[in-house]
Amino acid sequence: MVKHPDERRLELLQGTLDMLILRTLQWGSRHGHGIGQAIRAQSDDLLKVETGSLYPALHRLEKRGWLRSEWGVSEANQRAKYYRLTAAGKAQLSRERDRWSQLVDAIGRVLNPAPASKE
Amino acid sequence: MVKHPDERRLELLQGTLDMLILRTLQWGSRHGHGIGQAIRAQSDDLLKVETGSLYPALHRLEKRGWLRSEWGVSEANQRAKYYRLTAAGKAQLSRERDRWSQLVDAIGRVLNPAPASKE
DNA sequence: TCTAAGGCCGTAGACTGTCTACGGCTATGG
DNA sequence: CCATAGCCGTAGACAGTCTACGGCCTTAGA
Repeated sequence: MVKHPDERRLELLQGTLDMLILRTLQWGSRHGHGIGQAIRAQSDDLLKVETGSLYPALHRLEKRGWLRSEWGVSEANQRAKYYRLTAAGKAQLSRERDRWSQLVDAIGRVLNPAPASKE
Repeated sequence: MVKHPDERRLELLQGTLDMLILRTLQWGSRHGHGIGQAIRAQSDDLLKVETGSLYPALHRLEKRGWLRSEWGVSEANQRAKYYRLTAAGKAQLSRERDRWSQLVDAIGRVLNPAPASKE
């Protein structure tokens, strides 16, 4: 089950993080730390990605060929690993978006079934 | 990551099944098998609940006090365990619905950020 | 010059909830 | 009598998240 450690912060649903990372990189290349912050910022602070989820996710995405990485230097003059989307990553993102909207739709039908009668 | 074993059937996202079960029981008392079928039917066959997910979920929901069960006899004249929502279960359902819509909203903001500039 | 704070990467291990793959019992229909 | 279907259940694999560490480097300030 999902817990609410903070009452305000949402835990991620298993499988959604990859999609969020991929999506974030569509804005442009970013280093890991920055990806986490971008997700948090874009979601108005609702989604918080822990480093113990983020880095393993980045590694598996790269291993699967959705991402490619490169060491560089951050704006803060720190060593940082920059990630960018590969073509396969873009395709994957679109599959995941599809699946996500189907899922939201399907669950929506159970939560709020088609009208007809007004329960 | 989430796999697509069938290309058409969606696997559940961890944590959503409990909400679906709770919601289904709002329609009225049902036995386990029937709950699975109801979810599948309500989602137009998109969501399929495996028995290895369903029964453990039912057990933990009951253990947490969201559900109460009672043995009975099904329409097919079979021994069946009927579940119904407790008051605590209703409250829990409403929390989970809340969380779900917040999550969908938060993820939506990342997927389709507020306008202003045109991407 | 040293220290504290913050930026950045990373891993280990616990945990949770899903799935696949079994097994079992009872009623009904051919 | 046997096959099928309805119904309940468990064991074990698996995947992805979390908490809780640890480490290195840079910059700012005492």
